[in-house]
This record gives sequence, C-alpha cells and structure tokens, in this order.
Amino acid sequence: MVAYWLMKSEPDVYPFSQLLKDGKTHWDGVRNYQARNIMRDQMKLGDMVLFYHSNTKPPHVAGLAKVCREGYPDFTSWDTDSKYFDEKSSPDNPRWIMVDIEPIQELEMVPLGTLRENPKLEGMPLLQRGQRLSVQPVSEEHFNEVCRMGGM
DNA sequence: GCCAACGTTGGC
DNA sequence: GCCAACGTTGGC
Repeated sequence: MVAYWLMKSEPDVYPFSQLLKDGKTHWDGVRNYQARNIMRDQMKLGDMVLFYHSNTKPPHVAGLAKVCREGYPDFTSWDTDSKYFDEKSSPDNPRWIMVDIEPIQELEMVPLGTLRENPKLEGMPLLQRGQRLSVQPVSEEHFNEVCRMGGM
C-alpha cells in the first residue's frame, strides 16, 4: 500500500533541481519530533512525495519524488561540524531520523495560492492555518489532484 | 520585515 | 505538571 507525503525544502537550501542532479538524497536536518516520527514509523519504500518549496515567492510544489530508503539515523546529528548537530544524539543513541528520496519528475510549478483556490484540495494539511510540519501526509485524492495541476 | 502559530525550555 | 518566555517556521 503506497502512501503519499509532502516534504518541504527551502530552495535556497536544497531545491528540487538539485535532487534531479544528485539522483537521490538523504533528508537530513529534520529536528521536529512529529516529522521524525512520520519518517521513522510511517514512510515506506516506494511511497510517493510531493516536493514543496517553502520560504520562496511564491511557495509551490516543484516536483515528484519517492522514498528509496526507509528511516535510519540522521548522522548529521552527531557531526560537530554540521549545523544540524545535536549534543543529545549519538551513534549509540540516535535521536533523529532521516529517509532517502529520489526524484521522479519535475512538475509545472503549482503555487500555494493556486492550491488554495482548488476546492478539491479542501482539508489538505498544507493548507491548514498555522501548520508548519516539514513532513506531512497527503491523501491519495489530493496527491493525484496536485499531480494533475502540475501537468501530469 | 512583520507576525501568527506553535514547539521547546526551564523555573517553580 | 503548569505556564511564561523564548525561538522557529513560513506565509504574507
């Protein structure tokens, strides 16, 4: 059973175009327990991901990706040179988890405002007031609709 | 740059 | 365990 997710990245930090170049990436730096738990407990190999660009104008869905490795310790959490270093995490007792994703294809940019205007997306977590989870679930219906809006 | 929303920290 | 203070996210 394939599940669907949305993952946020700031394009200044890691844009979808970089994922296309890299072929895959580990989703490091998540330091929120709710998002971590989703990656640890729920994201499975082959799950589909909407790659979302936040903190940009306009914020938008940029592409499609899929999970190519399930949750494992985020090694940047014990790397003292990393900006994601957390002194409470260690190889023996990792506190943070990441998954790997690989690109499927770029989408035509789907701006947040356009998502909001689509009644079929009513109830989508991304569109809820005040939500800021960087990894969040998407229903199959919403996922398919966003793909359609992105030209697929 | 502002600020609403919300998570975390730490004193008590 | 409560809650005020503070920090971060992220749209606008």
